[in-house]
Amino acid sequence: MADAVQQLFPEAKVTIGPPVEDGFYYDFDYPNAFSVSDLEKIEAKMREIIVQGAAFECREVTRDEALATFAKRNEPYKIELINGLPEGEKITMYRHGNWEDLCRGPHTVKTADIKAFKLLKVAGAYWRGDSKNKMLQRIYGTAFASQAELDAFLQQREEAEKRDHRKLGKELGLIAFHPYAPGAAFWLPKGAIFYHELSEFMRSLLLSEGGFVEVKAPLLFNQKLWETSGHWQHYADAMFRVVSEEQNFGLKPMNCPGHMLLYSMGLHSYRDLPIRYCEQTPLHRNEASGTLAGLTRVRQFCQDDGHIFVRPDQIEEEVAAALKLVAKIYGIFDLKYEVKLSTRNPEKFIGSIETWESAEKQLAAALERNHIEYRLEPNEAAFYGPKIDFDVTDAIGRKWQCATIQLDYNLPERFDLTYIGEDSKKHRPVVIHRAIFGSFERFIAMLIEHYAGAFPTWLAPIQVQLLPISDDVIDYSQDVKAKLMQSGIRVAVDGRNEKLGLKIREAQLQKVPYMAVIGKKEKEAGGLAIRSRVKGDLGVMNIGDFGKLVLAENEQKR
RNA sequence: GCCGAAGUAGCUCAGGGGUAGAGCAACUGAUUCGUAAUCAGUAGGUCAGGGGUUCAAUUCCCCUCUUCGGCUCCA
Repeated sequence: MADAVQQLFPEAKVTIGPPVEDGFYYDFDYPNAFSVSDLEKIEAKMREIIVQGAAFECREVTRDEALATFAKRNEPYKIELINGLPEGEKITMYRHGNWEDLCRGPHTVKTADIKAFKLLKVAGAYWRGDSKNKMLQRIYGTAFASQAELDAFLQQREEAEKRDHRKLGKELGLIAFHPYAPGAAFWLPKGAIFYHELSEFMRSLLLSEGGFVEVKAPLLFNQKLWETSGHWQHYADAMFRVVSEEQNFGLKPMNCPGHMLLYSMGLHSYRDLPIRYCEQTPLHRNEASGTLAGLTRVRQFCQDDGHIFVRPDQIEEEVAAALKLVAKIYGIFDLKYEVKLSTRNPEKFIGSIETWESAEKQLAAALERNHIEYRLEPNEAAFYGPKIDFDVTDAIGRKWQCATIQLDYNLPERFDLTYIGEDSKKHRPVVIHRAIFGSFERFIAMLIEHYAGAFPTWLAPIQVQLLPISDDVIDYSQDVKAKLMQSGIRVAVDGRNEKLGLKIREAQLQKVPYMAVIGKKEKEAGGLAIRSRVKGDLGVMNIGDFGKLVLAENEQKR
């Protein structure tokens, strides 16, 4: 591709072009952005090159040879790359026809081996991934061993786009956005039901089995709190600030500092630990405008947040319990995830290196003892401590952090938190930050895409849609609705003067789990003709039996 | 925030320097119907907002806002 680009746009400077998960990209320094029609020209040129069928030849060169080659071609980025290679590293060049590139390889044997490819999109990307550097033009593409495989890939992408939570969220009447509130969702009546079900599910679980107590801290805090926690120094720009009577306040971007204050306001015995606070209140982060995306990256959100204050000897057990809870909850939704252990960023941390290393070791140990596969992510920790993150992949293949478990020795220090030990002296607790869903907003986005909008009964905004066939059974339908509602089922009547086929079609498109057709026969028999979203016509059932069936699914989270 | 693309009726989209169109939805009427779309009629728009060029701008240019795809960031 780079060969084709330079043939068509001789001014374009080559930089790097690695393979990625679904294909490849190449970054060019070129004064203008490439347009869609440029991509077509580049593709055409690439086909010409492929048809020529030149072999890819690899040769090893010395550092000086490599430098001289790219100096002659006036390719400063390649020279910078070569100079950045460690001493003694093998330098290889790949040639096809008259064009040669610095590359680690390997390549296919010859250009003609490339059977099917497509350039997908252009985007800006910073040189060496640093926003202080120049912005380059990146071209993304993909390639397959056959046209059929490429077609299948493109087809699959189209299918995936249909599950996009932004599209389904609108179609199913769950969420809306308005330009007056960028990055903050409106939860429409149906979306609010979904949200509330999840929220209640988590609350009751944490309060019953989880050993948590629920608290509600203020949303707005004096700047002094954020200075104490360290957030002001690290994230002042990303906080929404409010001035009142010459005092600076900040809307809370997270719950931990509030919970630290709450803990610090009382006296705690070693016998009381662990103390587990949970809270679901709104958080605000002033995310950069260009990063906002549907429900996955928002400015206002709410976490199923929790902070556990423990003695050092209780860390392992509490982390293990959190790991088990994540596995249990994600199992209920059948959601797949990847686990990462993020360790200290030498350029962004508070506290001593010793405590960091100890914290990192304890998290790794907890993962290993629970036989959880994970990937190490150096430098990715929060500034106050290392963390275990759980990434979920969205419909179009992007990964989003959802659950998180973070170990923190630093905030207890900064807030001078203590508990009274057996020796009646003051000791420092450790804090475990943890969220299972992460943010409700993002988790719901993942669920919408995971289920493609066809939610299990317990989450479906409307669980049963009653479909009266004619006006003379509407009264009976209302009676049925009242009965089902009384038993706690979310039920609606489609009383419009429309044909049954249309009502069924619309209920299906809205992905309502159960439809109940009501005509004269049902009215006389006192029953319902049940139709399942998935299985179709289930025949006539009596109201009580059907109600039990739905309630059982509610109970079993199905 | 940076690079790029986009914004036309509630929704999905067409159009294009001479004052805007379809389908669905809505409304009205007819139809009372048995497992994925009944028929007819009516109404609906500062063409995202602001400025400029022009006799004339929704169309061309500039700015702003929002959204989308990436990049950076993500407590």
